[in-house]
Amino acid sequence: METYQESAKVFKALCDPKRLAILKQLRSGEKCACVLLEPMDLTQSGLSYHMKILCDSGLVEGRQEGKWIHYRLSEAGRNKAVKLLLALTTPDIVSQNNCSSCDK
Amino acid sequence: METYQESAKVFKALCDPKRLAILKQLRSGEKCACVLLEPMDLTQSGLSYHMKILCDSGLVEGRQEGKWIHYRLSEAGRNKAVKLLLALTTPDIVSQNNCSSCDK
DNA sequence: TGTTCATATCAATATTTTTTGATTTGAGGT
DNA sequence: ACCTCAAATCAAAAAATATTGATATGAACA
Repeated sequence: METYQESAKVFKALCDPKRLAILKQLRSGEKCACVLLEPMDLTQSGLSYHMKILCDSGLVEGRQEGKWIHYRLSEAGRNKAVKLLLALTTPDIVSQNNCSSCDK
Repeated sequence: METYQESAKVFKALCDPKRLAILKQLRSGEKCACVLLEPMDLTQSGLSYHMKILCDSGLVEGRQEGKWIHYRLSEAGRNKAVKLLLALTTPDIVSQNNCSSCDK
């Protein structure tokens, strides 16, 4: 099983407003970094910082073509994230064990 | 539509290792705060801080009974989080618009 | 009312994350 | 080899988040 630090990585990607704005741009199709940068209130190095976090999370994939890098949403990353979210937040029916004060 | 700050709230709850450890405890059933505290490397006020974040995210619900508060996973919160995750990371087929340099 | 116990809140500090500007790397083109 | 441009990396500063200890709140009960 992955460590909590490892699990947290995917969700960390999703808890910054600027990264959510980047994801929104990618929902409409593949975009290269310079295009993603335009509408954002970010410097080039700031965008690079956020793209690294998004790619490390698996939610976004980058594809190099010459000097440009094209980013797009990853279906595999999305599916993995949903599975992880469910794994972390769904009761485990085989290990039910309310604390004594919770059993009225 | 919710703001990015609002959306980020759910995922912020999931990107701290201590909060993931708390969720793990809740997967096995309802627990009161003092029981949740025991195995954690946290002070009472630290636990209270994290429980507030988890409850505000909607993933956890608290139920007061006398002086105790019993916490449990929220099915509604989980469903909402999954929907939000999909909404943020699924391509929007009606607005496809690759950047010109992405169309080879 | 006064006491106890569980939890919340507050203010200060510590830690982590993000931003910035400068520099570096690396792919093309001349 | 040199130049240009896109992107990554680095170190320092700024901003946000987490932790701590002290104090406050609020429920139960004598």
